[in-house]
Amino acid sequence: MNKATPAAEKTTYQNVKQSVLRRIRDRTWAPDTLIPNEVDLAREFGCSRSTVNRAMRELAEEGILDRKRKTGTRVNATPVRNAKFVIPLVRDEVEATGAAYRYALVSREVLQAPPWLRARLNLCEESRVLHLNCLHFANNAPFQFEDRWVNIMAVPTVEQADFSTLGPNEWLLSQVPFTDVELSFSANAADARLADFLALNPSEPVFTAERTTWLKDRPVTFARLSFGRGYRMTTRY
Amino acid sequence: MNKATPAAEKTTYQNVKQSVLRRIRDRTWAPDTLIPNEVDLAREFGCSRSTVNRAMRELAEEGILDRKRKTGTRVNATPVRNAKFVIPLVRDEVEATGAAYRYALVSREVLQAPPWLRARLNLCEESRVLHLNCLHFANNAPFQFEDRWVNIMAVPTVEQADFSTLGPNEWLLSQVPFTDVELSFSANAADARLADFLALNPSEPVFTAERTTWLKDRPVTFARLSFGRGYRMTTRY
DNA sequence: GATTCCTTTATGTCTGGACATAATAATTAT
DNA sequence: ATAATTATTATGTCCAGACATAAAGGAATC
Repeated sequence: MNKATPAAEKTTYQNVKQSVLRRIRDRTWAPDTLIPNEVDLAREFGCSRSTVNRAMRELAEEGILDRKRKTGTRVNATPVRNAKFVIPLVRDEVEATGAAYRYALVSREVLQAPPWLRARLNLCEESRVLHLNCLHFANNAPFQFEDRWVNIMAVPTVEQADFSTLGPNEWLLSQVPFTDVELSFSANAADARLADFLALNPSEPVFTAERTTWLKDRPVTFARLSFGRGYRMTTRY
Repeated sequence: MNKATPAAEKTTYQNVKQSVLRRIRDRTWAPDTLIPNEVDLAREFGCSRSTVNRAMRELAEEGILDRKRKTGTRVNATPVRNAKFVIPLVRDEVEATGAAYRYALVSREVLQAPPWLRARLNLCEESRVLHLNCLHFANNAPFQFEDRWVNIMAVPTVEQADFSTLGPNEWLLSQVPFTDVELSFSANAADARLADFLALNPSEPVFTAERTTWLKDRPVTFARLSFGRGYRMTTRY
């Protein structure tokens, strides 16, 4: 059944967002301009203040607007657009390309935390850690080399875990809660060992991601992930 | 004046978020578990459904929860935590380290879009583009080399712009609206020219960011940003 | 057995009103 | 003049209730 009178459609917060974005784009509201307050906008758009508020709040979260109490809302001159990177599991990343995923454990050892790791994770001298080296394949070609360190004190059960078939990343994600993550990307030259594992020429550039994870001030794990040739980390927003 | 009876504090949506997170961490609600519905939670926490809704909505946005109508809300087993990268202006990035920022224009030319760019931006054959090469310094050491292409059809005023003192990034941000961005990171070997500009050894690894910008299906600009030795892109969440 | 239709349920959103809070402006006391 | 106090204002949050909507399950029909 079709509506005879389509009229009286309600204004949604998404409508408001669109309208506001349009006005910013067409410079009705230029950068650094103070825009009308929520009450006025609500009247103009024919909706409640809560609806306007949600629209504006989200635009502020996205970095488009800058809001302050009493002062009002202004168009951000330098939209420090925050790029959202979805960091998937290696398995998902590989399978998303249609390739077959395979995992292999290269080495596994329990040892005293080396000094550089102690410094990085703020561990005490006698801390014991589990050190794993793993390889992740896409269609049998090396895709990612994982150099993983787990703080045994924070995750006692890790000593009993079997990492021969399930990667440490997947195991940790399902077993260990965490509150804080530091992630950093860089470009590095492959050393001999890494070149070997990833089938690269020595000193070829490697895209590296390093991730450190805490559970409330308590370091859980550090991982250095080195990606094979031609890897790109991409996002759209 | 101090309150004699502190009692009857209201439950805020932030309180709810904290409580829910705690329960997920201590495995009261294990991964993949279905958690109570909003009405029940509102009753339990002593607040309205809207308050619970906001808390849950935000946790879902953060990738912690997975919500579906009728089905309910469940704890995400593989928290595909989305890392938010704040991509700052080069100037801000340099000045944040306490270093002095300096900008230099290396070259500027108007030309027909080369084939690789036409393919990338989906431009027609006779499209004209402005091609800029710029260098950004931190304390007089090269920090970033910018290889910038601007679609003149989308930004006619760019031909008159003077890029000798202000970088194209800052100019574009303040002058040209955009709706979509594609950003990608990779590791590459420096070619001779790039090594020259960034004071690197030939074929040394370079961290590269490529950004393409559109205004509603209309390509605006493409930039390849190459960073100097030791650059790291870091985020915490 | 398969398809269509209806019911149920949990989330998604809007309303209009209320009070809280940060930040500025105006006023008063020092 | 300067400092302390008091409005004023726009955003931030909460509430109770209402209707919309997606999705699942069951019932009636083909």
